[in-house]
Order: sequence, then structure tokens, then C-alpha cells
Amino acid sequence: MDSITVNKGQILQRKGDLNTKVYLVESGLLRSYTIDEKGREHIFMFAPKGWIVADNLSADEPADLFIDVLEEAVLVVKEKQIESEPHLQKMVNRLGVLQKRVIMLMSASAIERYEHFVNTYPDIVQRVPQRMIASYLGITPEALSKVKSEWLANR
Amino acid sequence: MDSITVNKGQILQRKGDLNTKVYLVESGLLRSYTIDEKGREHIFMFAPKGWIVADNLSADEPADLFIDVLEEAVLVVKEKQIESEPHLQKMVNRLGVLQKRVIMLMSASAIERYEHFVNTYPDIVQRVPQRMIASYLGITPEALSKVKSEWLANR
DNA sequence: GTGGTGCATTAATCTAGATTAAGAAATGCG
DNA sequence: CGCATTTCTTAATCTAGATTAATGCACCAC
Repeated sequence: MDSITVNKGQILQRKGDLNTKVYLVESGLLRSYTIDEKGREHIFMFAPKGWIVADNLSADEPADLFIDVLEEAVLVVKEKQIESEPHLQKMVNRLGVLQKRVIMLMSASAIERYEHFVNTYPDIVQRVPQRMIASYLGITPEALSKVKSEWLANR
Repeated sequence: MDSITVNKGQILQRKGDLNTKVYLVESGLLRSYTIDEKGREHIFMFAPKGWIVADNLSADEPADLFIDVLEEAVLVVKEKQIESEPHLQKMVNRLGVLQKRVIMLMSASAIERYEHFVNTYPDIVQRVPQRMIASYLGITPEALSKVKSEWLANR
């Protein structure tokens, strides 16, 4: 198992990168984060010794996250493989969904979260009461009702 | 593979339950959610056909989530097993961490999130600038500084 | 039909946290 | 060392979304 040493400040992965790797931290400290459209940084995860850092996305999607080095670190680098085992593939999928959800909760406004939800799960929107969608988005039903009507007014 | 049919409104799992199962949705619609200390409901996930619902925690921990039935559903029920394969175990772990993170972001105030972070990752707190912790918590450095000093004042 | 229960909407008010700005403290670097 | 950069704090103001409350609807059960 070959490992590499990386220096503080080094950037291991950028948003949009393809062929991203999986990093197992043997020592030191990494972090993964996004930068949103307004230029704000949102840390997704700190990775001390023993943690794994990677985009929780399948190997063929471009990265959502930046990964950089907070403290000089020793890493084991692994290739991502397209997951063949269906059970494992489902787990990778779930991780991806949750990663997107966390980023959404940290960086998007109520209306942006709503639009994203409608685009991602158009069928669910039809099937559950609006208050449940609000609950999923982390806002109150009143707030959802309000932002939706404001959104309609501005167009 | 034996499957069961469950009715709308039926509760399959409650917060605190042990020996929870994994549900694969063949048809219908489930949801998983928490209820926080203030009695507010936060939906963690909707599960339509093809999705898996379960607490993303290892088999021996009590459940964080309620699971109930939104539309009459047909389910395949599986026992959770204590994951022997270390790679898989890590993935289950990551799912658990992200689940907790999502719930935290949806239901806790800035100071509560900070306290939880300090308790969960005491070493990280020492090693990174406060503005990065703020970024991880989804708040601004100014807000973190403020709530910390308010918290200190009230004791 | 009537009454009840849950859901959506609107409006008024409130508040946690964002934004902006400035200064002080800490850290790093030539 | 001394200068520059980053970090932290405080304070004033602003705003997205929470809270509270009232109204109208739809859907059921009886």
C-alpha cells in the first residue's frame, strides 16, 4: 500500500474535477468543502487520522467538493471504482444524496431548496402535503407558502 | 424473498427502537423523520419505490428516526447485520454521521450545533480556526463569536 | 346534510443570524 | 526582528424565516 505526503495548503481536488480519488488519512488533517455561487465557502467535512475523504459520488460524475490540506498529511490514495455490487452501489448513492442535502441546507435559501426539490423529486411533490415538503426542506409551511407566492410575483 | 403490505398511517419504527430493520420499498411511499425536543417534526427522507429506508446507524444503536407509511406500500424487510467487512462498516458509519448532520442542520440552533460539534470532535476544535468551525456549522464567524459570548454570559 | 379535522394561505410581529464595518489580537513570513 | 496577513471580536443595522393568529377549503364520518 503506497502512501503519499502532502503539504499544508495543497489542493487535492477541485469542484468539477473528473477521475477523483479516495483518500484515507493516515496522519494530519484534510477538509472537503464547496464554494457556492456567491463565493461563500461551506465545509462539508474535516478528516483527521483514520477518516476517508472523497466526493460521495459515483466515479463518473464531476466532483462537487474541493479537498485541501489543513495539516501536513500522509495519505493512502485509492482509485474510485464504478461499484458493481448493487448493494454497495445503493450505499454510494445514498451518500451522494446526503452530501447534496447537507450542502443544500448550508448554502441555499428556502426558495432555492424548494426549486431543487421540485426538480429532483417531481413525483413526490404531487403525492405529499406541502407541509411535509416544508419539513423536508427545514422550513415552516407558512414560510414555504410565502416564498412561493413571492417567487410567483417576481416573474 | 418475502414481502409485507403495510397501510397508510402505520408506524414501522420509532425513535429509540432497538433491533430495527431495513425496508426496501417495492411500491407505495414511506417517510423517515425525527421529532425534536420542542416537538417539531423534521422529515429526513421520503422513500418511494426502489428506495431503501432505515436508520443509518449500526445495528446495535437505538433508532434516531421514526418511519411511517404515507401511501399503502409493499416492502421487503431485512435484518440489519453487524457489518463485518471493514470497508462496508466505514460506509455505514459515514451514513450515520451524515444523517446526524442533516438532523442537526434542520433542528438545532447555532449554539446547539456548536456544542454538539465540540463534544463530538474536541480535538478538531483545537486544530482549526474558529471561522472554519463556523463554516462547518453553517453559520458566519461573526455569529459564532456572538452566540459563544452570549452563552458564556448566561452562566 | 352538519360537524370535525387537517391543510393552505395571508398578514402582523418577532428574532436568530446575516451583513457591514471597524478595531484588536494573533500568526506567519521576509 | 518588524511588517503583513489572517483571525477574532464587537457593535449597528438588516432580513429571511419563525411565530402567532385568523380565515377559508377540502375531505370524511356520521
